[in-house]
Amino acid sequence: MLSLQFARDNPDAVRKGLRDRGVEETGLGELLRLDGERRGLLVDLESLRAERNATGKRVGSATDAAERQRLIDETRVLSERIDALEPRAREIEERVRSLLLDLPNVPHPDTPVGEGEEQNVIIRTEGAPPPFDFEPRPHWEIGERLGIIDFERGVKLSGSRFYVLKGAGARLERALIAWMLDLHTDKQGYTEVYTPFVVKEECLWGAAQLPKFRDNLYHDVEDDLWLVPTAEVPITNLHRDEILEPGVLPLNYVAYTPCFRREKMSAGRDVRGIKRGHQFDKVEMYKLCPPEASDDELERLVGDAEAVCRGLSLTYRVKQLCTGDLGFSATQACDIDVWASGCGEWLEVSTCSNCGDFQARRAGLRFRRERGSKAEYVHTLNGSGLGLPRTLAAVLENYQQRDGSVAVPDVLKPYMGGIDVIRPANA
RNA sequence: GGAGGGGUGGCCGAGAGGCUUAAGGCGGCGGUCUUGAAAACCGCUUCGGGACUUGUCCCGACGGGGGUUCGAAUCCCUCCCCCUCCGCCA
Repeated sequence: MLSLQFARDNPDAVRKGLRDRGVEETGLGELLRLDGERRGLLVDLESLRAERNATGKRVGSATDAAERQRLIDETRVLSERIDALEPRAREIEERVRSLLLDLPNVPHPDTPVGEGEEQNVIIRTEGAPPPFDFEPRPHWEIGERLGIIDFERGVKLSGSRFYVLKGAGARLERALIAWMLDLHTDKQGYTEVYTPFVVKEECLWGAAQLPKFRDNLYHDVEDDLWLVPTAEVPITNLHRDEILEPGVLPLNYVAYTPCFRREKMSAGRDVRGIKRGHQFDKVEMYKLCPPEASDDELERLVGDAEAVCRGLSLTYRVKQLCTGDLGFSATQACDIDVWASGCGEWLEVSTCSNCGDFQARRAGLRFRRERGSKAEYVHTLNGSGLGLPRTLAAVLENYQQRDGSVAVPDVLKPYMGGIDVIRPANA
């Protein structure tokens, strides 16, 4: 959420940010107009309240009955005038809030201006695609031939976009998760958290999933709980409405969670394989830091995600997202794509975003620099490290061998219970 | 699931329609005293919003929301959360 104050003082900057994102800016004009009306109304309303409070106080100490009655009548009149103004004030307040919640973050000055994916800037490409002396297969073929991915039974259980991992496939998924968590906690200094996978509605507003992404969320009506679409949601809300004491920042968290997404917007896209499911695993990194540190923290976050790709010897590239492709909450972001030899595609396995104070303002995440100093909003950053299915797909495709088996990456071997090569027999 | 008890500032805790500007204490910060420290004493302690004369005034906030009333921390309704006992259960 943008600061109302900021929008009021810098309407042109906000307008430019919206335009660069390719977003309709109609709400901004209404917002600023209503804000003006709101403040005018508050002046009247608050002076009436002050008068009522003063008069009402005298009622209590009045000894003379007639005087007391006169004061009560006077207070009643003031209350009636207040009651007449309040509905409009409340209406404006709600509308202003709702308009504010609909506005995306303003892009960082370093974010390149562009309309969409095509204008993203490839910053670097690391590694080279592994050489194959045979035609590499896509992961869905590898998975089925090895008996480690069962698409049909996934559909039998839960419908399209669900699959079952089996034997060494399930084990490989678990190995990847465990290895990634160990890397982030032991080598990169993140604190692991294990959170609920269903959350209350207010958490989704705090993390800016609502109102915009309502259609993409699974919602349990009976208990009014929502399945998390990413660990970003519970972690953003860990410190909701807290003022962090001096010295606790920066906070670095990492969490494994499954992620649940309805993917209504992507109907018909990426239906082949495990690239886009309604349920997938993800290891997510998350940072809370002082405002002046977030630019540097974004670089570190990207570096920490790259370390996962390097550990697995995957070929990858880092792209800086342009304004048109930037996430709703982000002010600056980078994608990491890994090369998948079988399907011949770059697979997006991570988006690392600096959200500035956008989520912090929604979720009430503040800190104090020193004891007694004013509370300020933190900056928040999040990045996958990494999304599991696409990483798993890339591993299967890049580590496949002529005989149809798949070699286990060195870093995962300690987690595989002695399986160094996945063959049909392992399934 | 059944029965009961609760939710007040950073923390503890009083207040039970107007005399509250939320008592008192703890913790914290500043000061006096001291060679220094402790103790004692004095003062200050939250968040959001608004106004202008920019350092002062005002408004809102006692778990959230709604209501009763001239007036609500206080009474009513509702939701959330915590605790105790019982039942059931991974």
